[in-house]
Amino acid sequence: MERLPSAKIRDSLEQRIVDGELNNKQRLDENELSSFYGVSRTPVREALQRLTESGLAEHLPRRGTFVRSPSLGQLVEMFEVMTELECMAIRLAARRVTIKDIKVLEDDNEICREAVKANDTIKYYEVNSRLHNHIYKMSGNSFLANKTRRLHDRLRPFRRLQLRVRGRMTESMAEHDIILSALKAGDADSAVETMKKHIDIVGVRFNDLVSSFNSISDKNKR
Amino acid sequence: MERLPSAKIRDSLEQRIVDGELNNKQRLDENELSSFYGVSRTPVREALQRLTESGLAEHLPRRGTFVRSPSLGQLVEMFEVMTELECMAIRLAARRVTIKDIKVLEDDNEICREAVKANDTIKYYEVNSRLHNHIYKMSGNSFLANKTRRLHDRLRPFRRLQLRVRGRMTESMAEHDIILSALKAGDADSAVETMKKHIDIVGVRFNDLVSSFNSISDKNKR
DNA sequence: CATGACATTTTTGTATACAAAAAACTGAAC
DNA sequence: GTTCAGTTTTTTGTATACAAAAATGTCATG
Repeated sequence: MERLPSAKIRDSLEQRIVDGELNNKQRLDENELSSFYGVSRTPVREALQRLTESGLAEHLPRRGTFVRSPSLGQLVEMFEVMTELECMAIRLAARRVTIKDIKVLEDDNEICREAVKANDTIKYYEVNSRLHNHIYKMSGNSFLANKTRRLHDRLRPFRRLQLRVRGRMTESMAEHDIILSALKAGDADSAVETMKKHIDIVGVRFNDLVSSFNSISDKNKR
Repeated sequence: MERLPSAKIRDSLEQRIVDGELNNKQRLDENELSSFYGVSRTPVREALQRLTESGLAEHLPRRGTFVRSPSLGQLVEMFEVMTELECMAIRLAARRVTIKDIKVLEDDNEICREAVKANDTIKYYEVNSRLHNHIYKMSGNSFLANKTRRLHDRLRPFRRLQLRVRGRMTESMAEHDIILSALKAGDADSAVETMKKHIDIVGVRFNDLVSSFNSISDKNKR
């Protein structure tokens, strides 16, 4: 099953939007993108339709398609839902966790620990994502796993910036440790509670979120 | 902001899929749809891209686009997530409910009660949807409200069939009453617990779900 | 200089054209 | 009758063409 140009363009644009290369409200010019990707307008338009459907872009009939980044308010809302989904996933995962799962999680967790020592936020975030994704799958609910992963991906730049807050990476690491031992002990409640603190930047570290948001939208203005 | 043909076709197809007019695995033939809607393939293809992105269709490169209805297993997963989101919405709604909200909910609830008396499941489901949707909005989290409404819509045919199970409509009505009085009394926990029972067809009425599923997929085979 | 009617250019949305891949058909060999 | 190479037909994906709407530019009038 080979990938089509239109699908590759869709993914490329998604990446570029999430990474902040394409700024909020920026027009996604069909002609410009066509020449950028070396194709005609047709596959570009199909990619734009898909981005619009997934919420990363906004389409105004006969006006054009524009990057649609969340406002601070929307970001707070998204984190609130993210927290709920992550907690649901860990709750379900706790009921069906296997030795093998624990092994996989612990291996990744150790890689994270090394990244903390090396103060390597990029590496930490990468492995952290993999670890969380594994928990989603462990829930046994693939619909949930999918939705959660997609939301996780969309919040990526903000979650990543969080790690640069002083002491946050160590704190995150400690939470991972608690979650893992709770899973091992079959203590679902503790796992859920810790996960809630782990994700819920809104309740616990609202100011950090605001400054991450500002730092990203400032970057966009330049 | 006038609606474009491609957008109308997208919505029409969504409706036809959810309503079961277009069956699972059925090929969404571009030429056929073009002549059906009296347009060229271009807007049809754009509509199909969007349906694929939203999960209602599946696209296999160079093979075609096919209706993608959930399997029984996926349906169970979706109801599980639906329950979580509805509970989250009512929990948040309970914290910020106003007199005006209560009034709106009670009005709709009374219309529901009349529908029960008339044994009118269609009317009941219609107003019931509006009532639930109002609760989503009351959560104050529009991101959550959107996601929840969309999932609600996708589960519509199954939720609706549920109401035809003997005694289910009366039971549903009684739960609405409890949820409303809990909201009025500011008792979030009770509202959440009742909502959980209200939605969680999987835990409580799994057999009913299986038979709804079978009745829908039987219909598709004919 | 501001304003607004009119013309020009650009951009969007859809139709059509065409290349290439997949599916369907044909018919010979067994 | 079955199988399979070779061909034809259909379908998909992209390019191009074109109509219509929106944006932009021009310029006379006040």
